[in-house]
Order: sequence, then C-alpha cells, then structure tokens
Amino acid sequence: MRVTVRDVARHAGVSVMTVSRVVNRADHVSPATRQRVEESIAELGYTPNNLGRGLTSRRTRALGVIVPDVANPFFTLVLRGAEKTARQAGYRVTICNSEAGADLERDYLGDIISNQVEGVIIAPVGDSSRLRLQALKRHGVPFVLIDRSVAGLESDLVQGDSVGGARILVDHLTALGHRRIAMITLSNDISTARDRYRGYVEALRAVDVEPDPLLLVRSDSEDTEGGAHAMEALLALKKRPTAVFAINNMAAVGAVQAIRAAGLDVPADIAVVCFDEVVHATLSPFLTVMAQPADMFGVLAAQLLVERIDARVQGSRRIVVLPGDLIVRQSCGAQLGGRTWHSLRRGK
Amino acid sequence: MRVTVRDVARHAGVSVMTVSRVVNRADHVSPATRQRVEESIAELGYTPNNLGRGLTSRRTRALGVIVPDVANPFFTLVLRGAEKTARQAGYRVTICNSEAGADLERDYLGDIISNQVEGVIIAPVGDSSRLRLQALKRHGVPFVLIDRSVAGLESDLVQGDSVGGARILVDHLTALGHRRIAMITLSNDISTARDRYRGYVEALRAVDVEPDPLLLVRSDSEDTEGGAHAMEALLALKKRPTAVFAINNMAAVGAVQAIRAAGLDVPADIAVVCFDEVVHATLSPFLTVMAQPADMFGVLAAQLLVERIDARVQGSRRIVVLPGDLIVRQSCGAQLGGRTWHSLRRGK
DNA sequence: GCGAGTTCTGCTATCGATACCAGTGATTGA
DNA sequence: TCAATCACTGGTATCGATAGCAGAACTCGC
Repeated sequence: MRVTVRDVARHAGVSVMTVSRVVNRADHVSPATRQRVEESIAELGYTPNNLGRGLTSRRTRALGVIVPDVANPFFTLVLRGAEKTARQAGYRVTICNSEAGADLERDYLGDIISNQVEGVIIAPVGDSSRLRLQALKRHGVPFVLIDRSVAGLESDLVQGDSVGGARILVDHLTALGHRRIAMITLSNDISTARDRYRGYVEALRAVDVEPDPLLLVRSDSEDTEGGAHAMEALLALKKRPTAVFAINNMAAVGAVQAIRAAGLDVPADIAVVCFDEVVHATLSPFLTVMAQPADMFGVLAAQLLVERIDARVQGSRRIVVLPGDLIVRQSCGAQLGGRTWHSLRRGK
Repeated sequence: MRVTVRDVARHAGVSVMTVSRVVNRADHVSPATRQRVEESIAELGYTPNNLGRGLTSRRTRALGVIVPDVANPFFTLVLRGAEKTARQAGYRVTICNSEAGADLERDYLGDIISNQVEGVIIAPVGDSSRLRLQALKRHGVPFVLIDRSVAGLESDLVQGDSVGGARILVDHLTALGHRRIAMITLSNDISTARDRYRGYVEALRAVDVEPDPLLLVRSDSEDTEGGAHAMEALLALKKRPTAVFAINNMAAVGAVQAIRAAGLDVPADIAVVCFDEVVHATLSPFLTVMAQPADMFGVLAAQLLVERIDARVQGSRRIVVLPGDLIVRQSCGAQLGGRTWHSLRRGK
C-alpha cells in the first residue's frame, strides 16, 4: 500500500542507503544509479516520510510561529514575512493562534517539543510565558520573541519602539491642544503595555500634565470588544477625556465603535490615535496611527532564528528595535473642515 | 540529554510498554503502577515524541488547512472555526497559506503527505488542483473542499450559494435602476467565478439585459491590487458601467480604491457590491455585501473531515451549501441623502 | 603491477514509540 | 479441585528513514 525506501530500493535494484542518498541529493552516487533510482521513485510515486526522517536525523526543518491573533492584520503581516523568509531558508512554518491565552500557548509549545520543531518565533501572551519558554530552552529549542519581551528572560528579540512611538503619538495629541488624554492599554504583564505607558506619561509630563489614574483603563481582551468595553468605562466618567491613545489597532477600533454607539463623533467629540495599522488595505483610511513595519518583524525574526538553528550565531542575545511611522489621518482631528480623506489626499 | 520512554521505564522500574500505556491512558494498568510512572514522568520531565508515535501507530492527530490568503478576513474566520472544532475533536491544525499559487499548494500537499497529516481542509487554487488532490487520494488522505469545488473531482464540500447570492446582489442593483452593471471576477478555473457569473447573467436577463462582454473583467490576483487593476480597465471604457459586482471582498476594496483614485465617488458615480464581509469589525461599514457564514464553513468542514477520518462515514461525497445574507450599506447607493451609516443605523 | 587514494555502494544499528503476543498471578465457576 | 477467565505486565519486532562504518570498484602514479 505505502511506498517506502525499501520498495524503491528493490525496484531499482540498489540498497536503501543509495535511495536515501539520491533523495537527499548527497554526493557519491553515480549518475547512472541516480537516474535509475529517480525513475523508480517517479514510477512508484514515492514520497519520503518526514517522521522516519526526523527520528534518525533529528532534523525536521520545521519552525513554529505563535501569535495571539491571526486575524489581527499586524500579526498577519508578521506571519507573511516570517513564512517567506523561512521558506527561502528551507524551513516549513507552522502557524499557531494562541488567542492570547496561556493554556493554548502551553499546548502549542508542547506540540512543538513533541514534534521536534527546530525553532519558534513567538509573540508571547505576557510575562507569564517565561516558565513555558524556559521549558523550551531546557529542551534545546531556540526561539525569538517578537513584538513583546518577557521580563526575566534572555532571548533574541525583534520589537518596535514602543516608548518612542507612544511619545510621538501623544505629543501629537498635546500639540493639538488636548490635555485630558486617556489611554486604553492591556495587562501590565505585557511589555508593550508598560513601554507605551511610559511614552504616554513622558509626553504628558512634557506639557506639565500629571497622568490621571482615572484615564487609564485596561482592555480585558486583545480584540475589538475589549477596546469597546474600556471605552465605555471612559465615557461613563464624569469628566470625559477629549482624546484617547489606544495601545493597538484592535483596541482603537473598539473604542471608535463605542464612541459612535454613544452618539458621539470621532474626532469632533473625542480624538483617537493608536499603534499599528488597522487594515492592510482599508476603504476609508481614518485612524491616525503609529505604523510599524510588521512584515519586517517577521523577516528579521526568521533570520535571527535560522542563524541560531544553523549555529552560525552562538553568543548572547540580540535585540532589534524597529522604529514606526506616524501616519496622520482624520481620527486625531488634525486635519478637518469638511474635507474628505480623498480631497485631502489630492490636495497634498 | 533527551528523555525517552526507556528512561522513564528504568526510573519507575517498569517496562517501556507500561509507560506507553500510562501515557496513552490505556486500561490494564494498576493504580499503584500508574502513579509511580506518572511521578517518574513528572520528575524526569518526559514529553512523548510524536515522530516515534506516528511512525508506529500511523496516527498523528494532525490536520492541515490550506487557504489562498490568511489575511483575507473570510478565510481567517474559516480558520478559526476549523481550528476550534478540530481541537475539540482532539486534532491539531496546521495552517497553510497557498497565496493562490499552484506551486505553493503542491508544496504544502507534499508536506502533508510526508508528515502523515491525517486529513485536509482546502480552498483549492482552482480546477488545476485536481491532479494534486488526486495524489492525496492515492495516499489515502481524506480531504474536504471549502468555498470552491473542483471540476471532475468527487469530494466532500462546504460552499456558499454562489449562484443564488450573485443573483440577489445583482437583482438589488437592477432594482435600483442600474442596467450597465460590470462584474469583476477571477479566473474561470475557479468554481465560484463560474457560479457567480451565472447568477449575474440570470439577474441581468431577468430585466431583459444581455450581458456585455466588455463589462466582464478578470482580476489577475486574489488581493486588492488585482481588483484595482480590473477596475481601471472598466474606467477606461468609452461607456463606463454605473455599477460593479465584485466577486469578493478583496476585489471590491481594490475597485473602490481605483474609483476614488480616479476622482469618482462610490456610490454617486459608480455603485459597488460584492461577496463576503470586508473586515471582521470595520470602522465604517460601507460596502453592500453578500455576507457568508465563514466560521460555519470551517466548523462544518472540520466535522465532515473528522467523521471521514474516524471512518464513521464511508459513503459517497456530501455537499453542504450555506446561504448568505444580503447586507445593504452605502456602497450600492440604496440609502443616501447625506445620512451617515450611524444615523442610518439608529433610524432603523 | 602494486599500493594509495577516490568514488561508489551496502550492511547494520538506531532514532522513540507502539503493536502484538506471551506470560504471570489472581479470581471465578462448576 | 481444576480449568477458564481476567487484569496486569513485559519482550521483541516494527514503523521509515539515516548515521557510521566497511567493503568493493575504479583511477592514478610510479
């Protein structure tokens, strides 16, 4: 039923080792033999079994990428970049969706060890991922963190400039005259939440505003609903904020939805800015954002990882920080007066 | 270095078989022995190796899902549904992004066979996928098609009602008075392109309009750029269409971008409708669409597949057709007069 | 013509786990 | 009491492939 090296060997009248050598393009096989074997392979429809292969060679040429949400366009671009780069280096990539949950993350990391995956690119759930990642280390599986660092864990890392980016976004809001600026963030367990909060505070202090604890709310999930709930809390305040800095695209989308659902307008009533582009190609570019080069996150992470696996790099950890771009659109209220995005664009 | 059943067996003072039985929750192990083994497993930090497992048991509990574009929100939802359902049935899912290319599709299907993946859910590149899928069949790997059928291939299938959906969308346009209605479609190699074209023609004939070949253009890729190029071709016509039916969300987004880039307005100058939601949670709902229950595509496909694998179903192929919902928004021009989406919604 | 060096090929053990069969006690039924 | 059944445990072959070594054939140079 199933075709193995043995069948091919018998058919071609050679040993299994010769077949193996042909399949793996190894040297020391005469052209005549090689051709005979290749013919047998084609004729019998032989496909090598990676399980057997991995068992003896200890190599699977498989990498894993774990992100909290494959539907988030930021991570989608990361995946694309990582996949393409890995493929060019001869590795397959398995995509895992942790849904920002520790349990799923643990499951996936377990699968990765069980399946002898050779390396991992991961945007960790948070600092709590440390134990799980240390287990990886014990098993000798190299990994690269993306987007978020993990407190107390030494590791290769590709991340954005969260402090600086947040500073620029909030500076932009203060320059527009805003002083009551809220922040919708995530659990403090996540490094980007801490870093972006730092940038936010820096920007406020730069205009002599002391951050108001009431204006700091946490989304309880990484999707838009979490952002909407957080925004509702802000809207319920006695003194509403005039602007909101959302920690990422999903939170911002939820926030805008909540503001509109309350019958208010963005940016007329409340301005909104955030990290990351909202949709890869959007119909109506609307949000003012700190755009991060998401695909480069993936590309660089894959490169770092492959270098580790091939043991071309042995030393201590490497950290790559990629700056973002401020893209000013409508949601911050910087450019308005009845002009549509379209006319704005032509006017430029 | 690496912990195997043998190490655990030695440590617990039992045979490797007993360890295996404990790990696999099999019967016929005394509680005392079981506990001793479990302690050894914990102490040594043993993780079973799936390669060894799969080799002897011939089971990997792995499924593959292949879609043309993981960034497309339609497929993202399909993935979610499939992943969750499969997981509940005890299967892991590997996500593959074929980028609508035959070569990548072939690579992934090869990987699937090599890795003894037990079943596949696939939105095929087109009818050309037949050969590749027949290879799967030869290797005894069951699969379920989603979204698209493949001419000349018998297989389980979960798809939307393309003919009916297209009919409803185009009926909607004709009811609004449009008669010069263009269609942006994909290669005729793709079943949904053929089916949606049929619905388009039906709807036109119902108002005594003969389809104009000049108004049928094909996008050369499944992303927004393909849609934009196609739209540019339509805009270059001597007699422009007054409305466009785009085969899917990506094509529609590209079309709208192209229309706006030409200084025209949607829907004032050209109305646009399409299949599939554009973004899962969008800031400004704008496009009139035939929304398909994407997550159900995934859920049902996973169910059908698991039933096949468990051999609970042996008979001939099963076809599931899921109807869509017409969602009327602004892009078709049905509701206008300066009212925003928001006021519209509240008015409803 | 003979040793040294290449190139080519094959044998066998092994990777980590499970399947299959066999064996040991203990329990049950007549 | 004896045979039959059952729960539990272990030995060994095997899955499909590669590693490592060893042997065969072939090429040179002198």
